[in-house]
Amino acid sequence: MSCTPTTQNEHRYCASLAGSIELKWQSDWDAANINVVGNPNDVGFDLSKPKFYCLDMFPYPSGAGLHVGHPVGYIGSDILSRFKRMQGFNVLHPMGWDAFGLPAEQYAIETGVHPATTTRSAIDTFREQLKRIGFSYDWSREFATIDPDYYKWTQWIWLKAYDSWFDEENQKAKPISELISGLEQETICCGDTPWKNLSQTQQDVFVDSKRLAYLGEYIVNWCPKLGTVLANEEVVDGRSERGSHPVVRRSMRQWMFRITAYADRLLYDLKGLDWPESTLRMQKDWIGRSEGADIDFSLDASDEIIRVYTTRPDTIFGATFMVLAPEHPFVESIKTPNVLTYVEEARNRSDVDRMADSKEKTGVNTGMFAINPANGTKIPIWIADYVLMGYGHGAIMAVPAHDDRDHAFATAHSIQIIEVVQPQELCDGCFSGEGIAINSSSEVVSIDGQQTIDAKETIIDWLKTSGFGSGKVNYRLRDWLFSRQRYWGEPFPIVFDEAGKHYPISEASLPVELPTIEDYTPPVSDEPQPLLAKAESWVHTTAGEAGVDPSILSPETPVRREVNTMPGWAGSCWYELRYCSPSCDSRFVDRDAESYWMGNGVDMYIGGAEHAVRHLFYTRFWQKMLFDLGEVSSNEPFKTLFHQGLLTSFAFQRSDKTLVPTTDVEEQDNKFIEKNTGEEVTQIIAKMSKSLKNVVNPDDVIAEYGADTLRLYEMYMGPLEASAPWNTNDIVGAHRFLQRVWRLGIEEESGNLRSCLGAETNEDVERALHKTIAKVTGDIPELAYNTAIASMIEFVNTATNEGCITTNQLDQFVRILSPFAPHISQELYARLGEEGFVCASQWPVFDEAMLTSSTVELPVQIMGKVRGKITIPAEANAEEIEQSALQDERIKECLEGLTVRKIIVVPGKIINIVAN
RNA sequence: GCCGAAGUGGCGGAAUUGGCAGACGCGCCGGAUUCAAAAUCCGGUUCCCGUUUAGGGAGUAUGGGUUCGAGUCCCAUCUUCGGUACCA
Repeated sequence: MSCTPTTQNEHRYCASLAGSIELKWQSDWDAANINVVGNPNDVGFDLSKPKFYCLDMFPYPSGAGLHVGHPVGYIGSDILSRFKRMQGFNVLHPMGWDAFGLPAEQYAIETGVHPATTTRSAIDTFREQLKRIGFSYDWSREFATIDPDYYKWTQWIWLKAYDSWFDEENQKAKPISELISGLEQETICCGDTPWKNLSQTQQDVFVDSKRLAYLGEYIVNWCPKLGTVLANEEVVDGRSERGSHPVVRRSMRQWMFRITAYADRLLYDLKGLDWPESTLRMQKDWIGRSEGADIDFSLDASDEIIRVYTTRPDTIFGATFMVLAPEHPFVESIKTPNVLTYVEEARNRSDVDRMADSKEKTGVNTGMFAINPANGTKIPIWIADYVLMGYGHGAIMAVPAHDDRDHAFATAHSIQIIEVVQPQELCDGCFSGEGIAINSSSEVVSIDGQQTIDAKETIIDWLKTSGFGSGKVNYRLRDWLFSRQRYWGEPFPIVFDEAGKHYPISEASLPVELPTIEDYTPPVSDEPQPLLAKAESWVHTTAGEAGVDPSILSPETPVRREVNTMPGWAGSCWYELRYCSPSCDSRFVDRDAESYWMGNGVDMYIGGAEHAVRHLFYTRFWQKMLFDLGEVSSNEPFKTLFHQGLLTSFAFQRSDKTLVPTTDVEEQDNKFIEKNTGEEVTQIIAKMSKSLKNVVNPDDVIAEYGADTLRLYEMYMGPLEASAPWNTNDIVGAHRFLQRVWRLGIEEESGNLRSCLGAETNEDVERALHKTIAKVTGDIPELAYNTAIASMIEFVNTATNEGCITTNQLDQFVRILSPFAPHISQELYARLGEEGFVCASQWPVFDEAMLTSSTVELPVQIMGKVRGKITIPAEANAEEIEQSALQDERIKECLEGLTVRKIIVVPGKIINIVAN
């Protein structure tokens, strides 16, 4: 419970006092622009200071407003930012809004209210709530991804990608113009026909096929209910991640990003990043690099060749059949009824079904045979949907003895199994590990007796010399599907002529703004119908009207605008750059500002682990693209990354699993009872969400305790990276601590400074202060805020018990407290007579000598159990310590009748006597 | 299935390179203050045995191991939470 001041303690630190202190200083800070940091070319900007770019993952402002889980990471980054400022850094600490997205559009569908209206009002709510917590953001840099000034440059970057290709040889993106001149000068080859012999159309097709942002015909995840395609990662168990609607696979022409070109660099550059190990692992897995071989199998009845990819070329002698994906091009040529039926079925099977019976391996025998190049054996060719067209070549050599899936398939369809790898140790079931090759020799190649690693090499060498194949590196990563059939996203700056050829909008005509439409209902249809197509007068225009460069297309030409929009990820792929110079209108980011702040990437990036793969991966990709094109100075956007833990909350279920609002539950005798019914309910720990009825609003907490208490409590719950359940009862501990801090300086009766502040320095308090400064100074850069706070509590307890603290001691203490609880610290700082702002003051230094004392107490163990303690001078040597321990009365007693065998002395730590 | 993280009092959690397990907070118990309550302050609080004290024993998911000494290192097992899913 929060306190209410009475006449005796009118000036106690209670919610009302906290509130008035907080609002006063927030407005003073704003008025003084205390958190506005300039840029290198600004007057008065001190370039001699080191820079620190501390960034939060910006939020999607939902209509429900903030809950107490949102600020966890923001408080963490705010403490670090304040600390760095006090240590003399120029700190860039901005905030903005990731504001395009489905919820606002869904709301528009239901109510007809324009998404911009709901989004803007949600942003206002979020901003107000954040400001009330007292964050030190430089709000002058705020922007939202829906601002035309911002998405203009999102479109511009996309056009950059459209106008670039990836030079494999140099592993680097370059402008399309360099590709064309290379082709013209024949330094770059475009296939069998020379460039100059190609028709204009053929040349265009070739160039288009090289663009980093390209139009591709792909099998995509189409969600009829949402009326849009989804990226693979937006599909969970064959259903849409959002809303859980069925997803079907179909072929569509969509804008893609050639992210696979960067697979190697995205993988290799992970090495230099200071990121959580688990996130690095996930990024690696996402790329899924594997080494193996491409092997060409000829067919016994035709001249066709089928290429497969395998990571185990050493098992080629065990390949007893071949499997093609139903979508494999060769399958089209097979017209037998059972194949046609199976392929048709496979196509219609939704991903939901495929997932559901993934254990059962279906397939059909084509009746055709391929020839195993290693031993000339004829092996049957099957078609099965467990082989995916999107990976490798959509065809595999099946080795049932050493691959679980092939084994399951062979068992189900009675296909021969031949063991060709002997395990080092006995094992049961299908063995897919490494071992020694057996049954693997023929006239052309033999690997019997070789270890797997050598056998692979032998086979690859043989493949190369015999022309049957070669070593190959493959990736799990696919190109990034970048089109969505949504309204509330960035429009693509591109138009099509009547023949379907695409033309970019010129930079001068950006942004391509979203048109307003009457009705946001997506056409529910099996045929994809982007919502923007409804804005007919916008869609059908002329090249001149749309802003196509007249030198590539004459202005009167009728054109059709792209009606897809970019996915929600787009705006967050480069926002860290825009913060450097958010109002720059000549460029997406000012060059000097970018190279100063982003020179070696963001110094601390804090956000949830739920973005460990996608957002971070996409942003890294955009950064590398821009880096290659000379637009930015850093190859990686985020040097250091930190994931704050999930704030969970208790929720309560009735026996029928229905949920009870947290507020309707009370605890009685260690049981949880629903107040209205008296029924017992079970407590579960879950994410805070509206549906679980366990949301806690920070506004309520602030009203009851103040923002400083909220900040302190959230940081004190446990390590920042760990999940912990919100427990309203615990907040009072943080509040009491601040009350004691207040009482160190202020008389509760009068509100005056305490008279004892002028007293002499108490040595114990002074030592405790230095120890605390040392601890907090060390903990903040580690983001170990919970232990930093614990040490400050200890200090305040010490000072309170000693009864006295000096002005100077309190002044230093409020400085180290200020990153955590900026308002109360500021108030005390001012009352102590300091001018200006505590957040602009210097971070205190501690005296190393004050951390050690002249005597130490050492525990004495006998056989590993503590039996006594001795107090000795800190500088005592091992010999003296040993003697002192043996002479201790209590130790003597314990050693009676025992023979001392050995004494271990660890100076400053412990003494262990081995005796029996 | 695979990959990753984590299991410490009634609860959230502390514990440098192996060196006094349980810092700090919540809760609980007792006391002060109060007409009373709230708030605040002071003291106690891992469990078991010891009526009190002195003291003793057990104890960091489980079972083993290394070591003078293990929450920490090694092996095996269990549980929970994330991520991923036919990637050949």
